[in-house]
Order: sequence, then C-alpha cells, then structure tokens
Amino acid sequence: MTTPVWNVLLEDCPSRTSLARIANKWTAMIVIALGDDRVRFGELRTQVGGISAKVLADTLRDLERDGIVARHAYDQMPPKVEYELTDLGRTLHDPLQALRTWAEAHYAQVSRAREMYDREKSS
Amino acid sequence: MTTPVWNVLLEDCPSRTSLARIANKWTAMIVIALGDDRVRFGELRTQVGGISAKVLADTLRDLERDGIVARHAYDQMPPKVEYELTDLGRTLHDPLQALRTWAEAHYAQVSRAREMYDREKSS
DNA sequence: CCGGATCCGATTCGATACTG
DNA sequence: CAGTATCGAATCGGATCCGG
Repeated sequence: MTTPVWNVLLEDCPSRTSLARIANKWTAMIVIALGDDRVRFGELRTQVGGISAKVLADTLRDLERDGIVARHAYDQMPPKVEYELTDLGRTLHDPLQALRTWAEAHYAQVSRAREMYDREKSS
Repeated sequence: MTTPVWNVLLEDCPSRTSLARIANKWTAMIVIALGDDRVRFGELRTQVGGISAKVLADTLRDLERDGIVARHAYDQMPPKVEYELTDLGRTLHDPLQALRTWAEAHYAQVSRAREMYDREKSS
C-alpha cells in the first residue's frame, strides 16, 4: 500500500481543503475556546465574542464533519447541546493557540507597520 | 507605560485583525513559499499553485502593509519585483508551517471523517 | 435554549483584458 | 514581467423569523 504525499502548494491537492478549514479565524477561535472542555453552544457564543449564531453553527458543523469537533445533543426541553474537541481536534489546539499568541504578541508591531504604510502611501 | 493585553476572543479587540490576516490559507501558502528566499512575483505565482495574479497581488500588499513581507522593486524594463519575509514575517513561518504539516498529515483522517459524516446524514 | 431556514449585503475570488 | 481594472460568481457573514 502506497501512502500518497500531500502538498498544499499544489493546485489540486485535496489536502488544501483541510488547510482551508484550519487556516481560518473562526476555526482558530472556536478550537481555542473549546480547549479541553465540553462547552454548550450558548457558552461558546459568549466566549467567542461577537460571533453570530449562524456562523457558529455553520463552523461547528464543518468542524464536526471533518472530525475535529464532537457534538453531544441531549434529548431535552429546552435543548442542550455540548461540543468538545475530538482526539484529532486536540492535536490542532497547540498550532492554533500558537497563531493566537502570535496575533496578540505582535499586534503592536503590525499596527505600527500599518500606520507607517498608510502614511507613506497617502503622500 | 502600560502594555495592553490583547485577547482575540474579545469582540472588539484590535488584535483580531492580525489573527484574521494570518489565519488565512493564502497567507499561509505565501509565507511558506517565501521561506528564507527572495522570490519574484512570477515564481511565487507558480509555487503557490492556482493562485490568480489578483489574489497574489492583493495578499502581498496586505502582508507588506502589516510588515510581514518586504517588497523590492527594481527599476527595470521589463519589471522585476522580489518579495521576502521581514524579520517579523520570519517569526510567522514556523507556526504557519505547522498548520501546513497538520493539513497534510491529517488529511486522510479528515477525508474519512467527511465520508462517514456525509453517509450518516444522507441516510 | 439551540439551533434551522431564509434573505440579503459585504467580501472574496477568479477570469479576462489591458498597460508601462 | 508585474501588475491594475473591471466584472461577474461564489462564498461569507449578519439579521430575522421560526420550530422543537
């Protein structure tokens, strides 16, 4: 059995679909917010500030489809649904947390670069 | 002097703009393709398979504005423009390469999860 | 309370044509 | 060669209404 070697830089490489899923700000925020916990939909909605119910539901469905998130629906009224990372999803936590750390740690520098760029271009 | 602490999970935190820039498939592919080299526009275009000239130019401009990429334009005819990562951009290489590695390494598992999900949902 | 369904505007993306 | 301009197509994202 041969194991194909994927390369996301190649135009039609299917692995690009999984890069597209994880290299996404909503995915990053949701995976970070989930961490090691089981989190209810509404709680997730408050933890990921400003996300709409639609985007949260859509992204969670995509992540569930890709085996990154597990959905636990209780048969109750009112409904109660919890989400958590699968084993596969947990392997994503550190890489995405690294992106989050980068974004926060270097924001000041990025912001200064933007101001400088905009000042130069307007002159 | 106080150093503000950013948190991308907060709705109006400005650091979210920098997360949005880096948690993006085109950004990831371009930063990976640049690596430690100076690369011409056209070469970059072939290395990042399937990217259109418009998207490549737009993304490079955004990355230049954020101080992640440096642009070197030679005053020649025909034109010659090279791009390379800045020091800031180089700090992004490993985190984004980690995403690329994840996407390639786990694609098979993701693909199986998708097939299973789709089979269950259609029944 | 947790979504699904729908509509709609905004943004992204891609193909084509063009220019210095 | 390295873009820009323009134009649709497609995707993303938010608001609203609805249903269990």
